Amino acid sequence: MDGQGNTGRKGDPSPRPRFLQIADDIRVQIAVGALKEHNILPSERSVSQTYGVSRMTGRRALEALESEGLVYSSDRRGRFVSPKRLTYNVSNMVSFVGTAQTNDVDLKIEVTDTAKITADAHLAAALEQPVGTEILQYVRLFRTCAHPIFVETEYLLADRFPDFLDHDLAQSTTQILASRYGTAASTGDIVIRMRGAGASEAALLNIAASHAVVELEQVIRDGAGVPFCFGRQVWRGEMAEFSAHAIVNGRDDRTPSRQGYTT
Amino acid sequence: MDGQGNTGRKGDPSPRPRFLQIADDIRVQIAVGALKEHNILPSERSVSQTYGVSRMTGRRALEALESEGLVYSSDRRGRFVSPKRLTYNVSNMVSFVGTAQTNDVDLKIEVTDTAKITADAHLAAALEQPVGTEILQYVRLFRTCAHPIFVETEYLLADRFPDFLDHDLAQSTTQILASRYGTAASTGDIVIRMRGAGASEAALLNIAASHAVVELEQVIRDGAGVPFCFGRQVWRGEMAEFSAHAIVNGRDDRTPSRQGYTT
DNA sequence: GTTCCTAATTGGTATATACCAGATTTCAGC
DNA sequence: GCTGAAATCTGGTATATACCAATTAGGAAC
Repeated sequence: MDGQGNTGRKGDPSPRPRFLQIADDIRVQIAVGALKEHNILPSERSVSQTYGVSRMTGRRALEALESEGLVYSSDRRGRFVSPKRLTYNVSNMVSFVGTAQTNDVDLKIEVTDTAKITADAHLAAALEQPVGTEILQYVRLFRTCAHPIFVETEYLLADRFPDFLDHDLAQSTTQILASRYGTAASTGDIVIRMRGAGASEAALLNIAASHAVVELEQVIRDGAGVPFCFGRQVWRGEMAEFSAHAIVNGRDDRTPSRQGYTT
Repeated sequence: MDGQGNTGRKGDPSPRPRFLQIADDIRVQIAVGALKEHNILPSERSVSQTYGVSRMTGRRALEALESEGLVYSSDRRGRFVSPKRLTYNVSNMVSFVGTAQTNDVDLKIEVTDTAKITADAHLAAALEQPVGTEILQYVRLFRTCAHPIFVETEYLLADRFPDFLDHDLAQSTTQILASRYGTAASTGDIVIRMRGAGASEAALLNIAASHAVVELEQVIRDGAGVPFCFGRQVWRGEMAEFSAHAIVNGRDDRTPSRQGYTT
């Protein structure tokens, strides 16, 4: 048989593509509970036989579920049902580590890199320091049950936190900052956006290059309003959920932006 | 020539896949400014000829850029460079409409649906009303320069806002609520997550089904803390950027949330 | 039991082909 | 100049094939 487009009947007006039908079918199996978290899905070749389509079509169905985040893929091992999302409370600047642990989430932290660098233009602006300021950088990968959740890169003022990198960073750094240096977060400016994963991020998070991820950047300030930390978290999109509580009370606000309100 | 994997040299250790190289190349052209916002990209067939690969490989390159959000596709017209993101200030519950207009963003609103419904379990819980409560629902599509940005669905208490749907909804609804009903937003609980687009959302936003989108849900309360509106925005991921300002005033950790706040 | 090699399985990359349907362009006819 | 039909362009869907590399499962040798 040659490429027939919509196989069979010609009169069909605009039938839902076969690969989406198959994706729907598998989606139901997950919703119903026939397939549970971390369970392996049928392979591409298996799907193609089951539904009587070519491997490429079966694959497209599985890829659709993957890009939705319902399913994750482990290179050359198979595809699996994604676990439930974790919630990050943006307003509550309390350490994510602490929150996760009180909610009995199995959280593993791996320090993948540490370095002493100097601030480039972007970093300098965020930390309100001159370009060239010495900065301590560390990169950490967070997982649950061996499943990567997000990669975090944090930048601290080297002057203010001497020997910070000598501590064990596989724990709450908020804790270290408080107990060893007497510094606590007071306010933060946060930005959240969706974008494609870079090569190194993709490798750490175990996703395909250019797969969609969620980026959260924040500048953390102390009680005096002085920024001392810039952090960037890159989340597997399907694992992220960010909550916040906003108060519109007209008054209070310094800061740059102040447009009129009203909704 | 038959499927050769990495064409040519055999000794290559683990070369970057051809389709990613091509994507990189096009990405540079966009970064450099050779291709600008809303400019059309070379077609799949054109890319395949230019780089001497099959159409499917050329397509994969373009699809990679698409899933990154750098490029958007208009069915059977071609692929185009995505415009810059818009920023939504989560803390400032100020109307997105008002903010956009003061920043001279060309914002067009289309009301795609209005209805009077009764609250299901989820909606009832969010609005703290019994199941079956009468609710006014309206769906609006937001665009800039004919380019879809997000779809918003809002649910209002019907009792409290009689005849609300009779107003012109292609404008700031906060304005209507304030001027006609004397109700203003005071606080809000917000959740942001990434997920796959549903069929109807995909159609409105002009994206492929199961493409990644960003969902923002919020419960809006009045000065007395009573919720009167539940809203859900579904953004094209590449068009969204959410900012917030958080204050950690040490103490307080009460349930419904108390921390965070604005800008 | 443990180690080690081999088989089979699985997703990843790549090509070639075919047909469809919407969108755009071209150009003849008016 | 305008209209409308035809040709062309574009992405969308679908199949078939081939080979690669990592992973895993099986079984032989120790």
